[in-house]
Amino acid sequence: MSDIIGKKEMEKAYNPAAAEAKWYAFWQEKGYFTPKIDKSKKPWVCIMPPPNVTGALHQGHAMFVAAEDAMTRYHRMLGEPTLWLPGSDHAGISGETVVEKLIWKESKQTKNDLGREAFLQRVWQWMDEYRDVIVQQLEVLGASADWTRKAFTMDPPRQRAVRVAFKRLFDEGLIYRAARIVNWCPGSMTVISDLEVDMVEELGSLWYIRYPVKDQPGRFVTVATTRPETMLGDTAVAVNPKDTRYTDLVGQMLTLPLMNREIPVVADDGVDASFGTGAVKTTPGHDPLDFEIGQRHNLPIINIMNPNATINENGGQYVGLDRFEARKQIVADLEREGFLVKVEPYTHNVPYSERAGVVVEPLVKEQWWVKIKPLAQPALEAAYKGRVKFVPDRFKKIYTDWMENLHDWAVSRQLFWGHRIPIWYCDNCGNVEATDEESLAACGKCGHSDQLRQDPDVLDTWFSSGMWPFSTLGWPDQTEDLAYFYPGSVMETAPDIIFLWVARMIMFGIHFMGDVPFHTVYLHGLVRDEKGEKMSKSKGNVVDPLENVREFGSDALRFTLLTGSTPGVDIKLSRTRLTDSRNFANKLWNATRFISLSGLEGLEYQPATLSADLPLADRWIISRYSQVVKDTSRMMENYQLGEAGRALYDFLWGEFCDWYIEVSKLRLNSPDPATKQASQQVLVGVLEGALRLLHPFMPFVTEELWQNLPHSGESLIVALWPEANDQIDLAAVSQFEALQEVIKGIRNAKSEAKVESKRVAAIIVAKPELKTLFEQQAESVTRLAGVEASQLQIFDAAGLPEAPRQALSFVTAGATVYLPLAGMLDLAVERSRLAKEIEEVQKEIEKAERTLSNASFVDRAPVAVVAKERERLAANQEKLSRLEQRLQELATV
RNA sequence: GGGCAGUUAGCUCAGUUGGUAGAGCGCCACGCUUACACCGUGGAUGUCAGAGGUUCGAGCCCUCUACUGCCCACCA
Repeated sequence: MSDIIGKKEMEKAYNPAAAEAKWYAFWQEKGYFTPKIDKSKKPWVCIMPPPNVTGALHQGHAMFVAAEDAMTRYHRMLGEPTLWLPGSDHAGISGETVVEKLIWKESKQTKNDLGREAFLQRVWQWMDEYRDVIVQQLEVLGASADWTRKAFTMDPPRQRAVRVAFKRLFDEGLIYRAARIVNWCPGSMTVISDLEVDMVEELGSLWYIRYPVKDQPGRFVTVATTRPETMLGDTAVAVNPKDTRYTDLVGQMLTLPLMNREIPVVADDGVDASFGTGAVKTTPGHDPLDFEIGQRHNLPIINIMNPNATINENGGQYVGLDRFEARKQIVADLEREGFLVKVEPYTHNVPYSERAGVVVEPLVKEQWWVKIKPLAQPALEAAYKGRVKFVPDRFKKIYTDWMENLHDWAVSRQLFWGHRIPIWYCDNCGNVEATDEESLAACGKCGHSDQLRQDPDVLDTWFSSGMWPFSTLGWPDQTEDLAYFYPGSVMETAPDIIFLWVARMIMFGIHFMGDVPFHTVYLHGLVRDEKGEKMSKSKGNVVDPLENVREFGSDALRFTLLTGSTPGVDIKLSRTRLTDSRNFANKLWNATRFISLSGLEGLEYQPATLSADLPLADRWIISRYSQVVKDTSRMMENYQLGEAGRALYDFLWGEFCDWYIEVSKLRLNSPDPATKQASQQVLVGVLEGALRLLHPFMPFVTEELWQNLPHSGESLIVALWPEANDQIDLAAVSQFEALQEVIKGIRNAKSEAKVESKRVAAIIVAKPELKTLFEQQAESVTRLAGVEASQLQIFDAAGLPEAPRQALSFVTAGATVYLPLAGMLDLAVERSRLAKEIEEVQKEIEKAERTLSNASFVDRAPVAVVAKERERLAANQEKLSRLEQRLQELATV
């Protein structure tokens, strides 16, 4: 690959598309994404959050690729065996729904028409077709994941792992069956977890209904409700025991309107006397609070709804009606019969199913539950003791707060698609047992095999996801992968699945593996549109990452996402920022192009090395480079990816291109081949190193450019991350800064005074210790500041024959500079400009004097800070005297 | 009802051990200096949301307030 050096001329602008495809294929072919297991080294491991098979690639995926791939590439370059393990998720409910819709479209059949077996066959067919689509799209983004280890949450090894885990929990008594109130989604016809319920604030109504007191004609208890249809299942009315309004009614019976059932008045602390009428109609079968009250008072539970949310046979005359239809009907009937007292508009939270978008119905169902306390306790401790850290740190509290108040986990789902619950019932002897085999051969109790049936439900999709950090490595088998790569290092994901996923991985990891699955949880922010709104299909503001890649390049998208925010903070993705990043890639391209155009044939690669005999600019850029190595290394270790990216941007563009390349043009043009080559050596050395630093952020363009430069090794992806070696020459840095100050000053003066001629004359009166410096750097000054070489004079203060009067002038820390401009100068303007500058410097001096005259500052501030303040004062005083002197020179004209 | 973030130049955002405020875009003015107009040079713009406090010193720490956003929560 490196034979292109010097042979093929680089295009004028960078073309990402061609380079990206080329290098990704190259990396793949070389197998760089697959780590070599080396037991003498500690591996670095990141298990990729598996995208849903049913999803389309969105910016969240681009975000996680940007972050995870950057970390992966960084660690790979540190020489660690680095595993980034990809896969996909079968996506429980949404997987089932997608195929249901498809079948309906194809043949107007429901999944029940087809039956479980046929339906699952169809799902598998679909999954096989689409399973890897999303994952393959991650390649376009440059994901250097180990595709040889790719897993699927429903593939046979994972199915077996789930059965083993379930059986273990069951045998340990951590899984049990119970009838409780659960969230029923009438759209998907399954139970869903609290986390899958969205509370949506809606304007509804509060209906006040009166229930006649039995045997006391004309007396009523009025209740208030937002869901009048649930009254069909009322089995009591509850009041607060301290509520004197109802004291005499507690224990009495009421007649339930429309149903003509008798129900008791019970006293319960859970009732808030100040709300509504203080009396609550109690429907244990359809409301969580009522369920609790029912438990306490032994109230019967009446289920009035079918799974599709129509009223069932317990709903009397309303049987068959949809719940909202029934609501209307019931309200009308209550009104007609005189039971409706009043209706108030009422804003309240209505639970919606996140998946199906319909109103969730709380109802009592028998489900399988995971006893959570024994799992949560160690998982909490892991966070408290820092065995799992969160980036940013504040998410630790969000995690622990939730874990402390965790309820048992309902894991069964009434779906076909998913891990079938490995529980078998023996109808011969009534035995219930779990198995880790695909099916149970014979009842473990009575030995019969002819009356066994498996539980019809499947597991919550997060059950298998929770096992992902070790199921992907071969668990329950003691594989080499599992032994070597578990526990992993970093879990990188979005904050919205801390509870659904991260918490479960930590619990399962500790329980099944005896150790946390990762030591760090890195949370990225949500990607929003330019206005800061959440991207969603319905809003039509979704920006396809692949579209961005086509337009700006994968590197640009990734760099934008990483440098655009800090961890845990949402990022607005704007076209201007994408453009900036693309321009940055192009800038690097052209810097490299410039260097190659100078002719690199025969130049041997050698890393940038500081040495005292190098020219000032070289010592400066190498020092700056070393500082950047140090800074970015520290930032990468601290997960400050954005900061590191920005530091590299500033260095490469603002220092390397803007200054170093410009200065180096002098030596590149030298007739002396040795001079030219020495210059190339440093140009290449620094750029090559900086490309290594940038590689995790912009993998493609850096590889492309690196290959175009002399280098050592086969590919940048496996090159070593530069070592922080402290090659920093502080004197060179400050000298170069003095030079920059003079050059900027001349440019500024010319621009301000609107000097027409490109080349001007200049007289630099340097501080004695800097005179030689400026003499040596005369060419840099003439070239970068636009000074006529023959008209540049350099003196020290003593050597200056006479200060030119007809001249612009300015003062830097190291020199006073005159730009003689006979006849072109308005001395009055120049004087007032100087006066203004003097005023500013005086202000600085006053401020410093004030600070330094403060005894407690001198006493208490660190020595270095005080010294710095003193230096500043002295420098400004010295500057002031030179400014005043100049003003005086002009005054005598 | 609790909790957590954000509020810094016209716009988008940086600013981790508290030490005289930064970048890009945009804007204005120059500019084909043989890498780059996806460019170069120069310039303007900020009581760092408001009010207190701690400190020699606060964008950064503490308290309160305002606005914006997010998360959690069984008031029918």
